[in-house]
Amino acid sequence: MRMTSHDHQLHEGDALTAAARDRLTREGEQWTEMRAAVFDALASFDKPASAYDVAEAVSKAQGRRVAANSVYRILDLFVGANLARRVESANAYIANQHPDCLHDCIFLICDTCGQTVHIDDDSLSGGVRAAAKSAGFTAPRPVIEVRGTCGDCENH
Amino acid sequence: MRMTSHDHQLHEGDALTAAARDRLTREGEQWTEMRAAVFDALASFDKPASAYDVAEAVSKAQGRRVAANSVYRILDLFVGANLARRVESANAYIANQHPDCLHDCIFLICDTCGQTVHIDDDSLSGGVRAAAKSAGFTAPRPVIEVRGTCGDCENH
DNA sequence: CCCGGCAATGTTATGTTGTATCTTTGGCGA
DNA sequence: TCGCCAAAGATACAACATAACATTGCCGGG
Repeated sequence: MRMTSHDHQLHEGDALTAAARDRLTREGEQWTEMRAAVFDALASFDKPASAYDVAEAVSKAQGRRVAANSVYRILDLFVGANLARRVESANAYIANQHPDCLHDCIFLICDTCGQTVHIDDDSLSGGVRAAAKSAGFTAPRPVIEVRGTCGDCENH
Repeated sequence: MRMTSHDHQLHEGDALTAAARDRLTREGEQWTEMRAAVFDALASFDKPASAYDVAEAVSKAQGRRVAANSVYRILDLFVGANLARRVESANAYIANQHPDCLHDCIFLICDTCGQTVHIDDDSLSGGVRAAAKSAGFTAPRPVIEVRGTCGDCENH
């Protein structure tokens, strides 16, 4: 089921990488080999990956040791540019499938298998933003995640 | 402004400690000196405290070194018994002002000063739960937090 | 051409958060 | 008294994150 209320360009594989590159360059940032490698590594995971997971994947792909802090720098950049999201309750990161589209998003994370699905529901996130605003908070950045058990794990 | 839709018994000081003790014992758990010390330490903070912060506060209060893992055990117990909440986006814990009352709660955390306000809005959290349920997730535990700037920090 | 500046990345070290494992203590009932 | 068990202590380590400084390579002004 699609939870979004409008049409997205959902990318995958090369198209996703291309969309990410375009987005980042439009931000005035460089699309370097290292950044491409980090993005590919991140996108290759089917669930949120820690910075260290990504560092290991990049190291393997490059045949050399890549330090965690380089990966952190790039992941932070990606999060800032909407190429990736941080899953706060998992201390992990996940590639954004539609980097061109700005959303507060909601993650559903299975405590059993780690699978994470991403939904956009602007009315929910808007409500959270509104609650924050009415409490005097500015520049709100909602963090909406749900821990639970996914359908697959529930059915053994 | 009160965001709750019903009346709470909001506790503080000794009354809060007493409410916490009652709640925990009704769960069939013991209210030990150590647990009381951890709860008092946690409640004495005016913003979310890391387990290590709490360990340090307890150590000072007891005049002896208390190890972090003991504090973690007790904080986990508290979270399970609704005496405390974990603030996922801050890797920290905060005492629950009304341990008798079960809510999905929403935290607003100031990125500048760390002040955290806690609101209950069952319609928002209900919407998040409903979204999770319709995606096939069971036993949902919403994590709803907002990072931003509080009114005080906004006005310099 | 070369050299000064700058962004990106590398290197190393360290700080912070969270668990695992095993031991010790103390209460309590058989 | 003995054996059990929950609680807490001690120690070690794993996992996550950042700090500080060095190196590389590109690019524009002289």
